Formats: sequence, C-alpha cells, structure tokens
Amino acid sequence: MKHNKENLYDLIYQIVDQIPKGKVTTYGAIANSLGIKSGARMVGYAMNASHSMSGLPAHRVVNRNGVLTGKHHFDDPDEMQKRLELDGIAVQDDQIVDFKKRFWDPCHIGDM
DNA sequence: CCAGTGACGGAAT
DNA sequence: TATTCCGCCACTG
Repeated sequence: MKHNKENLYDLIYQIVDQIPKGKVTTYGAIANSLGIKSGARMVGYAMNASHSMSGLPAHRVVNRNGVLTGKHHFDDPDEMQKRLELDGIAVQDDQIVDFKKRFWDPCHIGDM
C-alpha cells in the first residue's frame, strides 16, 4: 500500500488525458483540481513519468505563463510545439498565442 | 537519514 | 510592471 502514491500520478494523467484538442491547461490548474495547493511542482514531476504514457498530451500542459517549459523534456523538443500547432494552437517564441483563450479548466471533469 | 533538485506558483522587493 | 526569492512535496544521490 505504500505505492498508493501512484494514485496521485494517475489522477494527473487522467486530467491531462481529458484535455480537449485545441486547448491547454496549466500545472497549477491540474493541481488545484486534484485538491493539492502549490502542488504544481508535483504535477510537473508526474509528467516526467508521462514518457511511459503513450497518447498522453503532455504538450498541452504548460506553466501559468503559457510557456512551453517542458518542451525540453520531450524526446524531441520541437515535437511539443509541432503537436500544439497540429492541434490548432499557435506557438511563438516557445509561448502559446492567446494562451488565455486556449486555457482549459480541468475542473470541468469533476462536474461530469 | 540528510541534502539537493525540479515540466511551478505566488508573494515580496 | 518586472525581477527575485521562497515555499511545497516528491524523488534521487
């Protein structure tokens, strides 16, 4: 039962997996939805394990500034921006254009 | 067991 | 308004 900690990571994966195409969210928003405050770091840390999660749109997760802070952690850093553009999200200077409009609130899941 | 680090966020200066 | 420092929680060395 000491491995229950994985539950926290699983929750994060579930939320990220529910991010609609053409939208993005922030680590803090995900952490907030999980009920953990200031847990944005934990969310980002969990994303590091996302390498094992195929189909996990981690590229849709950015920091609160809308900057692709984690693009450098992908197999190919350029792939993150490429995927965002494929989703219809414009990225300039490693930053999401109209990030505010592209922002998606994960809280929408709990209301399901 | 202790110390350092990290895909962040917010408060302070 | 912008830049800097600190804090939170988990993992590695």
